[in-house]
Amino acid sequence: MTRKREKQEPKGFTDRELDIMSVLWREGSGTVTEVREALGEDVGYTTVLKMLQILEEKGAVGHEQEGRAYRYFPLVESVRAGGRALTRIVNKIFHGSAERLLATLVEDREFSAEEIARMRSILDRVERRGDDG
Amino acid sequence: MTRKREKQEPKGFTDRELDIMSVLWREGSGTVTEVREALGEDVGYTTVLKMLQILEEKGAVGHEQEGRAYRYFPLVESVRAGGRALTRIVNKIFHGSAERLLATLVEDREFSAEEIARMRSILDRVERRGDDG
DNA sequence: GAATGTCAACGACAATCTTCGTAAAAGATG
DNA sequence: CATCTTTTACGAAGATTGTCGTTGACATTC
Repeated sequence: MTRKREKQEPKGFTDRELDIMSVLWREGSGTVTEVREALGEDVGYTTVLKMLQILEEKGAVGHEQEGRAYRYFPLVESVRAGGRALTRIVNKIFHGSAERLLATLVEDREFSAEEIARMRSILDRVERRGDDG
Repeated sequence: MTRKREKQEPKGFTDRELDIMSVLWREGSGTVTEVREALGEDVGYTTVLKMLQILEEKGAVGHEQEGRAYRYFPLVESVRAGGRALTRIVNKIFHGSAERLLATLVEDREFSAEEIARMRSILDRVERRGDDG
């Protein structure tokens, strides 16, 4: 039957695509040259251009003219992309358990007291949210 | 230059690969037929076999003879795979901030008071761990 | 021992990703 | 205008993924 693909909600990004999206999210936007520089120039100019064209085709970025060059900018928010990626990981790797994900996340990482405090307040907020109404 | 690829530490799993690894992590092991059934049978037998062979080639799974069939089992632990995936997401999407990841994780999800309590105690443990030495 | 059923191996195929080379447009400079 | 430089467009090539069809091995059953 081979399931048609049509529009369909966005799948995850591949490694290289994510590299490029990461730059755009961080910087807000970028020309091909700027993105390439941000990547450390270890990829060719046309490669970066091609990836941006593919991402645009997929609806992940847009562009506007700026002088002779194009300025690319993200069309999908990082938080939404992150949410989808996390859902996938929670379901497929941590059997739906956010706790286990959190445990793995904090394993092997160092946190300041302030960071931990802020994470606690995130949990506080969630708890209050779920309280009644 | 084209960086040689040789051995290199494991990259992430693709969607279909992750489907299959997910089954093996959950069940502990499986024959081709078992994995296929767990996937809902919407993929052909040879497809599942092929994916397992590819995963084996990558070192993600192993197999042993069981009667006439092979029994496949994971060689990479789910927690390690999860850790790598999380690192990638933290760095590329959340700009290195585990807090922001946590905020996104708990957004749009419902948690019981017990779950939140357990997540708090995970943070407690991390805090005590980092206290002095 | 011939037919049937289960299973792995092999190879084909299309789709996608990633990499560029080359060409072409278009402004800048002599 | 001829030539450089910057930039996009086109398309090809290699690698990987995901899908199977076919074949052949091997065991079970008549």
